[in-house]
Amino acid sequence: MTTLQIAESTAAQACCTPSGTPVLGAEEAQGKAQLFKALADPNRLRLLSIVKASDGGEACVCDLTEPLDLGQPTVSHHLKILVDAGLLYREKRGTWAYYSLVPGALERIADVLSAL
Amino acid sequence: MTTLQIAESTAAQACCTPSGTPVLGAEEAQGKAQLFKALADPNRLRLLSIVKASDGGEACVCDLTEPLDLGQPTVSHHLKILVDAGLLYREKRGTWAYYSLVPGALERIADVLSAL
DNA sequence: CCTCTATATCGACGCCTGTCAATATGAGTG
DNA sequence: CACTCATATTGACAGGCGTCGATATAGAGG
Repeated sequence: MTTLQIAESTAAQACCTPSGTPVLGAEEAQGKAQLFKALADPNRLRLLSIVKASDGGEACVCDLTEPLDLGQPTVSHHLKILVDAGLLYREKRGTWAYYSLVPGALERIADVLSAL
Repeated sequence: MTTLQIAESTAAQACCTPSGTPVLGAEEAQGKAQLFKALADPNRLRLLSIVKASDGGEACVCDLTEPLDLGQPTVSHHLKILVDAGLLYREKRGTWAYYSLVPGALERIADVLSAL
């Protein structure tokens, strides 16, 4: 389960629980914070931007290493974080791994923001 | 200048510079990442939520220490980060410091997201 | 099977950050 | 001025995170 899904499910749960305070609970805050943590790195933001602007909406690791001026293991590490957060989709075709934006993921994070 | 203002001004600058890649530049990414860093902590998200839900849209530090179960210096530290990011407004009246949401700040961050 | 290439994982290192205790600042009050 | 209370700042510590080099995995082609 991705972080984005967790953030949304805990929010839904909170809206139906009669519990204490009407403000953001500790567990929901934890999940949503992890979502923003995925965005809280300049290189990850650039990765999202490049993938979004790429032809066909997808890019492989080899296309991403050079513009960021980072080592390949580091790029793979950032991509994994974005995939785990539910922002990127990973599809392996042959030797290459293609990453694409999960449709609507960014918009859903924007919704999380306004629902604070 | 707040981080939010920096993030927006660098974005505006980027839209008019004829420079290289059409994707997110390094400095813009840096500024926007710092904005998300301010949101990438569960206690800061809860602070925003409590302030937003507070009566009159403002709360003082003494109201925020208990629900978060954190020490007063820690809460002040988080509040400072949110103020520096341009998300909270600080007004000192007498001995108390009242914090309120900067109008439209969250929405503008949502815009930053969709403009990635 | 062997090699080559693309990607992922591991281990280590340094930096950043969240937290607290202690202290400083500063406004109100007697 | 002395005292108190609310808040901010400082210094220190532990844990998390970004980065890299080295290594593992896995698919393609001879």
